[in-house]
Amino acid sequence: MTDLTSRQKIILSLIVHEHTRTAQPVASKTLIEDYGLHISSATVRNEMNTLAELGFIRQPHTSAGRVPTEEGYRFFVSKLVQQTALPSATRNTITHQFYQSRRGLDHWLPLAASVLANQSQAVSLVTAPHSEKIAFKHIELISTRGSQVLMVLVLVGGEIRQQLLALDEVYSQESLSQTANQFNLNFENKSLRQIEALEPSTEPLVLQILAAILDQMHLTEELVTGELFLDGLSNVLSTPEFAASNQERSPLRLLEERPMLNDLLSRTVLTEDIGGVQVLIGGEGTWQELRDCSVILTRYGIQDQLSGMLGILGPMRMPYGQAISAVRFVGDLLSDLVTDTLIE
Amino acid sequence: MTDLTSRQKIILSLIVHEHTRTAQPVASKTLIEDYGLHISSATVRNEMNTLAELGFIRQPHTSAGRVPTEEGYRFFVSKLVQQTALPSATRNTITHQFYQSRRGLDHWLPLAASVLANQSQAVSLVTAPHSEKIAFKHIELISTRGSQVLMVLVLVGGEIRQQLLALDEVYSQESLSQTANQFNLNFENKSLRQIEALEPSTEPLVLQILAAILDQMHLTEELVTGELFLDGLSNVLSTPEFAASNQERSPLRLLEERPMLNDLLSRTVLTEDIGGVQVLIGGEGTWQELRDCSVILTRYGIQDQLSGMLGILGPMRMPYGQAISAVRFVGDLLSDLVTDTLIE
DNA sequence: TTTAGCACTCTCCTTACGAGAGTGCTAATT
DNA sequence: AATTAGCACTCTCGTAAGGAGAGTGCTAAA
Repeated sequence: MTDLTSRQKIILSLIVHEHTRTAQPVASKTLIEDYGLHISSATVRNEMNTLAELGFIRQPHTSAGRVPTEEGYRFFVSKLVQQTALPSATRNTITHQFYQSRRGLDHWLPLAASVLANQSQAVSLVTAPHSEKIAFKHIELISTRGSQVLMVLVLVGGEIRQQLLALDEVYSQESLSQTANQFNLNFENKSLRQIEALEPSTEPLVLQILAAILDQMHLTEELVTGELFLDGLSNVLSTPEFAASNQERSPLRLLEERPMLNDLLSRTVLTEDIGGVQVLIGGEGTWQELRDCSVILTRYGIQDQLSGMLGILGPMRMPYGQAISAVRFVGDLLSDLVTDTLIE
Repeated sequence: MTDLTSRQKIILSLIVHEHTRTAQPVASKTLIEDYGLHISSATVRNEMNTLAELGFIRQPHTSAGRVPTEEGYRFFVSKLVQQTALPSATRNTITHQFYQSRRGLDHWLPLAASVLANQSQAVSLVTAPHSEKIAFKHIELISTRGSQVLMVLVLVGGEIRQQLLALDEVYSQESLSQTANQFNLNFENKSLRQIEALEPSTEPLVLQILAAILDQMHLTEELVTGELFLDGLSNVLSTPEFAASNQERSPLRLLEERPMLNDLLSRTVLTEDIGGVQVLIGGEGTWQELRDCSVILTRYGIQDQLSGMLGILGPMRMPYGQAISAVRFVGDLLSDLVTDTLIE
């Protein structure tokens, strides 16, 4: 069905390339002149007709040049795109930025977003890594004012949750520390289910802390992703794909409304293994907001343990080769960093 | 110099109001018809001439209606704007949203951004509270893998910093806890300067931890603001003030590039006391990116101890009354919450 | 199968023109 | 002195018409 001759593939690739560059319909003459094809424009037009019948390109109007269709981009991405690896100088610069200051995720995640945005000239998104299984690692109780206590909960994988508790009475820092230590001894590496199954203590302080721990662990479990980092918004402001559509249907709403974003991520990249890059073109009939956009996503982290997600969102007319390479590169980089600094 | 008659003030207010509503030049006839002025259009035009001479309004072209100038908005905001308090039902709903789940800042700050964006139909920004003086509150050392240790540092005010340390050798969790306790006993409430002045220990573990603590405290001290939360970006995508300008000059760049934002905040709201609302109209000659925009900012928190900042960024043509009220209201709300949950 | 040649179509730019909105000015009125 | 009715004037905006140019589709020849 989709058996294109190699010449047809070349022509489709060139149309995609040229249209990405100029945002204009591509004429047959442009192809042979600018890309040095040794065939005539009439031949190109004949091939274009075939491609149009297959649904890969279309004419905005009679006697206009050709524009790739959604299907055309899909075919291009799945069969024709050449991953134009980032120049090694660029790769070195980026790697260096990540490794020069081993400050940790709070530094790396915004940096990853910034790098992706710059490389792709689109909007980038990066989520903090999130554990597959929620398990207790460490707790700390810090007396603050009166009966108010700051609880800092560290989970296996390194997620940190904090909560301010208003306890029923004033406890000394000493007894708080003692209680925390009990929890640390008994709960280390225990999963949420295991903790829930334990015989509850009768001591009021322990009970209150336990409730808070379970509460936080439940909250964390329900999270689809960790914290979200965006960058490159100003890259797409002027593109018609983002601005023109009415506010209700803006692709950016997908990034601002967490339920929408969670839905998108759950149904795409979260079903994939780590390392695979997924390309979503034109909303795939499911997301109206993405009608004129494409999303490139990947998962990073450690399979079955800890993973976050990153990618870019841009107009459908996008340099896919570069963009896919950039996403893959930054994803691998973050996977390495997460592996090095895993808290287990 | 700027002594307007009360009728001139009314006319200016009406022009601002009508232009905010329609985004069109305002005709003299529109004013008397839609707002029921009991004077003739010719009189209104005479007054308009006076206002134009004072530089408060201008004509896009001869024989067109009038549009407020930057100066006009400035006068309007400083002398004429009426704070249209949020309807009490809205206030209750919002307050309820904040108080119903006392989850803490990680919940309140995005909520504040969301509320501001909805109320103003502009972009909102909220920064996490940041201490005026950096002081040690509590430290925790958690053994993870091999010689890797997770340090969790809590500062007075409640800021939490984490860092993964690669120590020179493997220490047991016991000795780590012991060391942490030493720090907690000796350093509580000590400022960065006080800690730096202390006689250094000779024990290698203590030295390494101390270096990390000082490092994190220095990093925190250099921070102008805490973490940044944005919302409402899709509100402004379609407005010409944001989209039309070229990418380099987009007002959104000010929000994406931290140095720019820090500069803006340092030179405006950070010089003010908590509670005051500052309105920046048209970049005030300093920020080219804001040529067609206005920014409304306030500081929240506890004077001289802990403060963050919040506000909105929208087109210059903006319902100032509502926007200022919303910013003030949410600011006060966050101030109360921060006061209630202060870690001291 | 490829290609030269050419008529045809559609966009886009320019010009022209009229309707309509809104003003500025003058002279009359309060 | 302040206000207003009246009216000519100016500028925008929408529509229509015409022409240039880009690009195609098709046919017939190579």
